[in-house]
Amino acid sequence: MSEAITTPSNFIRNIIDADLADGRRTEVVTRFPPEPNGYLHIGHAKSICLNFGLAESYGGRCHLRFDDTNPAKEEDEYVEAIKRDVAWLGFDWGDHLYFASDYFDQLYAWAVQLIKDGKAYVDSQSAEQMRANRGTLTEPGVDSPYRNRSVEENLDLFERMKKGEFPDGAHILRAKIDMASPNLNLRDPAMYRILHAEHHRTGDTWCIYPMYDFAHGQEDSIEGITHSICTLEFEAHRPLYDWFIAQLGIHAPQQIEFARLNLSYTVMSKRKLLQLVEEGLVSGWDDPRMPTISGMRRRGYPAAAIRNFCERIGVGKADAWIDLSVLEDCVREVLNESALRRMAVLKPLKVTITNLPQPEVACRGANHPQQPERGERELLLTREIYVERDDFMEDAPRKFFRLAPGREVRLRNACVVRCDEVIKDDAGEAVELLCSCDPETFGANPADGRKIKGTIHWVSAVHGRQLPVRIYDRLFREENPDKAGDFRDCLNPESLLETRAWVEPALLEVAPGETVQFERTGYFTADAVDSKPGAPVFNRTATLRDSWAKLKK
RNA sequence: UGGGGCGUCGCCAAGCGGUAAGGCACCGGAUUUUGAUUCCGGCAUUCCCAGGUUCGAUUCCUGGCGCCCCAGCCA
Repeated sequence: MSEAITTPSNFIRNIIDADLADGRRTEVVTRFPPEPNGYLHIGHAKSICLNFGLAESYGGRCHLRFDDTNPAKEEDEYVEAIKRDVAWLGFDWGDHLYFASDYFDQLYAWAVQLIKDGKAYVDSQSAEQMRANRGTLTEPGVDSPYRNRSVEENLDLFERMKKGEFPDGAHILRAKIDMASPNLNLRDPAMYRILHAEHHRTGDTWCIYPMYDFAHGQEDSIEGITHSICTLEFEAHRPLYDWFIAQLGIHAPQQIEFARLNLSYTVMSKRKLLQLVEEGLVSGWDDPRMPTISGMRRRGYPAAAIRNFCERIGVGKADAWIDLSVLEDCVREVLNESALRRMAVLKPLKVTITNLPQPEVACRGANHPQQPERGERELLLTREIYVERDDFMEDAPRKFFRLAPGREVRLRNACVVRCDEVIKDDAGEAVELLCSCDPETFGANPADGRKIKGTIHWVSAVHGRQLPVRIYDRLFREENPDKAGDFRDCLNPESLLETRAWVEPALLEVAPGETVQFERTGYFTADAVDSKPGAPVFNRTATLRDSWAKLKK
């Protein structure tokens, strides 16, 4: 029997199943509606996977729509970056690429319609007055003195707002609902504001722009969205969206809210990410430490890992804090299957094999031990090699299965060596190890049956090369950087360590964007920006699990 | 002291009146020329609390408690 691939159940699927079952809906049309004011992050990935995933599994479609109603913050660079990221994640919006700005004429016509119906009016209070008259959480608001302007006057004023006769802030179009509503969003919310700003798509053809609240629901309606999925903070806005849709008498999408993703040891607000970029605290939106899609891509996280992650964490309405280890596990799961195995030494310690029978001994190393069909490459063992400093200890505990005076260890893909002598510098620091090898152990276990517990990696000092490597760690040292006052205070000073590693020759040919496993160390990806042909620069994507590190504690 | 949500293992999460899935983390143990991978095994008599309905409640009702969101001419 074949194993059924089951998509985890969640409350949104339950709602859709019910809608489909009772005929309330006959198809599923969703959308991912980013504002092009920044780069996408892992939280957006959750929404993208949800929306596109739902459309896919119900045989519907998912639109990519840019919510570009605020020209002051939006740019084409972001539009392009967002498209790139969604496509890279593996989703296809087909012909369904839309912009809120495509609907500006329609939105304007609807605003005029509401004015004519006596459902909207032009207010001329200042922003401060409006705020003062809005009331508080416990007290009702006060009607604006302009609330009962005639339809004619409202129409005239709104048209002149559009024509550019007034400066920013002079007037504003408001919905006439209820200044005493316990839901503040219903206290005559703003619909259109005057903004003499250049829009990234419509240029200067408009100087009034719809508010998100007056645009979003109608955009969904125009596109025939059936299930409008958004995050929890819009729950209290739903009655307003429903009100506009009802007044206008147009198709009503169903809004469903879910809890946004929170990841430990990172921040997720676009404002804070922008700040990190603008203040130069990271190298850019695609800095490999950023929780952005582009940062993770550059770091080497496979798209499949991010998709798995989004599936694994589920969808609910309870505030969720996901542990970073869940993401890392998803990354390792994919990379363990796909990455070729190579050897590289991060912190070198010289070893001389005093009795190597020939100047160089040809060895073979599997490209992937669990996938023999991927072949093997040749490795030349020479008299002088480098091993990892951490693989040697002067006074080693019993359980240390590596090099120590008098102890034996296996050189990965080669032979068994014993540490005979430690050469130290003036400071007493080991600078070189003199070892003797057992020539009978190339591709074989010791003939006398003695067990060699440890295997360490190495790089030939004559055939190896040095390459730049960037060791990345979590960007913040607090689980929740938002809770600690200024989030910048808990940046991890060791989130990036630039170093050089000794690598085996095959590593010179790793293509930009390709990920390999440095055996016993971690997964490393050739940086897509800084690598040159034949000279990759490696980013550490993820470490391997390390039960020895745990044991040490 | 307004309104809207949420509360199942350390972190997520299924469950929809019939006697607590799964993942991550964690702890054992096996295999291993990566202390990796893989593989076995352990990990909530209990579902925020207190009452109630019921033969039976995490699921229904009532009342508490706790947490989150809303007073932008941001989205």
